[in-house]
Amino acid sequence: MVQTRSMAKAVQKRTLQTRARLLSVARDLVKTSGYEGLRVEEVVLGAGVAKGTFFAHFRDKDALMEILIGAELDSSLDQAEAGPVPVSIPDMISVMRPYHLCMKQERYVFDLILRYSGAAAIAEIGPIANTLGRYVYLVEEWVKAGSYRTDISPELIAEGVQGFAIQSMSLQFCALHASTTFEDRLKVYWDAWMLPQSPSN
Amino acid sequence: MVQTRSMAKAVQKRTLQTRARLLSVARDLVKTSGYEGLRVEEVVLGAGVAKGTFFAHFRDKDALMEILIGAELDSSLDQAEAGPVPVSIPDMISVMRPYHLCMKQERYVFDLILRYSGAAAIAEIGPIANTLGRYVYLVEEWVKAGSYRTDISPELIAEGVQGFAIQSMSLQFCALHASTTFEDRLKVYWDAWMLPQSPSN
Amino acid sequence: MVQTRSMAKAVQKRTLQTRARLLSVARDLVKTSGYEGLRVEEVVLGAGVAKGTFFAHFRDKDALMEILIGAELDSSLDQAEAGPVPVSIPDMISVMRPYHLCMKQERYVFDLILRYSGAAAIAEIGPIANTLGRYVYLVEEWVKAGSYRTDISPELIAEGVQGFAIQSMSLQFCALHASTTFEDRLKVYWDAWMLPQSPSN
Amino acid sequence: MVQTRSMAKAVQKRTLQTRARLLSVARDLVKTSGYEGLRVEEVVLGAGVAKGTFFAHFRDKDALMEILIGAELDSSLDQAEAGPVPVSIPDMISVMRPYHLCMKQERYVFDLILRYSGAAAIAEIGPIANTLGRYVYLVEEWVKAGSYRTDISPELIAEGVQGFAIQSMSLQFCALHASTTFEDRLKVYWDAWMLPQSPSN
DNA sequence: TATGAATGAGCGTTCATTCAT
DNA sequence: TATGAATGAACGCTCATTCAT
Repeated sequence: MVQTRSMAKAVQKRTLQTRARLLSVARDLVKTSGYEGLRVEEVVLGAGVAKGTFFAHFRDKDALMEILIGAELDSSLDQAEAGPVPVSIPDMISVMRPYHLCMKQERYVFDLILRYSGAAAIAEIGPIANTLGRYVYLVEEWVKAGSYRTDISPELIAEGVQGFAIQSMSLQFCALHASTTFEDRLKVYWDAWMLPQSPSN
Repeated sequence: MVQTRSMAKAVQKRTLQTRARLLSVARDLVKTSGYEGLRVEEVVLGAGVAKGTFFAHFRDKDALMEILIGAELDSSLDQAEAGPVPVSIPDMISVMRPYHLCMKQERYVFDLILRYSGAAAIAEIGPIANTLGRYVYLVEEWVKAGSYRTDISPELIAEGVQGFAIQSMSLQFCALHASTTFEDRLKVYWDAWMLPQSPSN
Repeated sequence: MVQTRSMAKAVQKRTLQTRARLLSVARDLVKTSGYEGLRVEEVVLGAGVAKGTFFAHFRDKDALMEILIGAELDSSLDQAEAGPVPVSIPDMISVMRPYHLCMKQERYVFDLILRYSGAAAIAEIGPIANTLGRYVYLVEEWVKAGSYRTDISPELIAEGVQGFAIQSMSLQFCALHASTTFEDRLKVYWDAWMLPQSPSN
Repeated sequence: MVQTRSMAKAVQKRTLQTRARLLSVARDLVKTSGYEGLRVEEVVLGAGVAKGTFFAHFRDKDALMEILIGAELDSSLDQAEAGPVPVSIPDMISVMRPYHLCMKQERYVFDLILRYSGAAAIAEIGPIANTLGRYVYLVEEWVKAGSYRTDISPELIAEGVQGFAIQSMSLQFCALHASTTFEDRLKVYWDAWMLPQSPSN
């Protein structure tokens, strides 16, 4: 059968709608039962499509997860980027709060982000790896604009900043260190890492 | 009937023997097929005990994993502790090499360590959380004995040292950053974190 | 995509084939090792399907049992129904012999039938409850066609007939009453229950 | 070591105490979680003895069950026996109510009673088989004392009476017949079974 | 694209019962 | 008698992923 242009368009439209419906249902389900509780079964049921259709749209379940979480993280960074450049470390902590909150909302999410912080192959840098890259880049810019230690490159500083953020979250999931809050710990680390060393110490 | 000390011991002995046999078989199997390839079925077969016995000794498979990996990490630390105190960062990297190698030998192991680095409840601080604590403590001692930055506490330095080690491993599992080796990256981070800032920079 | 009738059928056909294969393998295994000896593992092995597939077709092992035993009982009733209406109690005993034999072939089967003779909820009246219903209905028809006591309804007679059959089987599984055979006992009960009382007694 | 008479007595006393404690704990647990929910583990925990001790006192778990349920049934019969001879079928139903209630309190109990209604060997007539025998004997006496059908022996009547009681309970556990209550059904059956047939019917 | 039955491979459970001490 | 670790043997489950249609 000849496939006319309009038919192709119609098909494409339906495809996009299916994909959108899957994503929307998934987002709703996450609100109810969290990321860890998300089941492909429930997503396809809610979207009214067959299981196979899900995998025609997303390579695997994690691909969907990456999209959902990546989007959440990205919008946090959008906010951070939209505001004024933070001029102090507490300021930076405050601006990055939405991002950090998203990352540590669930142990499952945190683990998944760590796992996807790199991609299996360079060609496949996914939404999460991308957002972590954006994080470093953003901090790097802030560092350049502020007065922080100058003995190492702003990029290295930014990488360490991210590393300490992750470390602080790790410790939060650990009962041993539950006494100190995430942001208190973060401040200690970031201070020690970013500021020029006081000569007297 | 009066239960004498020797009776109690006799019973406990059999229990300990069974447990030791399970652990020994598991260790052998790990040598062959790696941690990820370990099968409970094979462990009980090798130990000549029933499956129920396995679960009477270990809450679940992960509990065994924690013990095996924890022991391996612990013996790496024993080695590190037995030798002379490292006097430089490259030295420290070299002394910690067995520990780091153990941690990054398998993605599965690394993920499991991260997952168990904290426990759900204080009462359950397992062998892995414990070994990470020892790591920090050891580094802290080294820091005290050497000439590193003095503006922050040796404990804080040690925590950061561990954080950068983990971050460097994470990046190694990531194709994006495969160009730099783990220890090269580690040196950059540790230098920037531990050394006093050079005044000229 | 429009789902045509033939597509739906095609899918259903495969499902039915798998189900039929599972049932057929199970029936063969029962012939060899009895109902009690049936193993789910062997069924799926014989049918060449995965274990998950078994549980996609049958809620649990008992659900399969119900179907197998229900079918066997049903075919006994088919036989009974196909022949001429029994004109006496010994005749009735003889016609019901295959059904009774099936029911008491294994203690396991008898217990399972009793357990499933009622269902937890009306919606779940299974094959076994159903066959017991058919039994009563069949006997009721026979009673209507014969000359039995008329002071109570044929349906009530039929219910009692079934009750005495089950009671007689129960007693057969009991060493205390092993001296009397099942059918002898059954005759005594059924005579006393179904026949008009002799005036002289 | 010579075992004196007084020592033997002391030992025996302790043994009986252990047994009594096991029974008492079991009875308490049954009150809480029912017969089906009773676990040997919990019994020995409550009694403060080891698992093996349980099996030194009771052949198996069912032996304990038989004792517990048998005692309950026996005391119901004691009550029935203590009162005046019932003079009508409704009267009989009322007198037997405690016994029937005990028997149908749990599906598990009912099934167990059926299973133990006979014993595996004549030598081992257990408490439950015994109580069912008492039931028949008691009814037989009542039948002899009243005016019921005379065409069959009082013993046969009594056996049927018990059979119909069991059948009525069976039907109660069956959703199909939930509309009629146990005692209503019982009256219909017993009337039809025990009374002389009215000539006009 | 869409369908949905089938896959898969191992984990954890169950808990009455046994037996060496 | 008393102990309690060990047994046993199968069940049911999990649930993302595949593939023939």
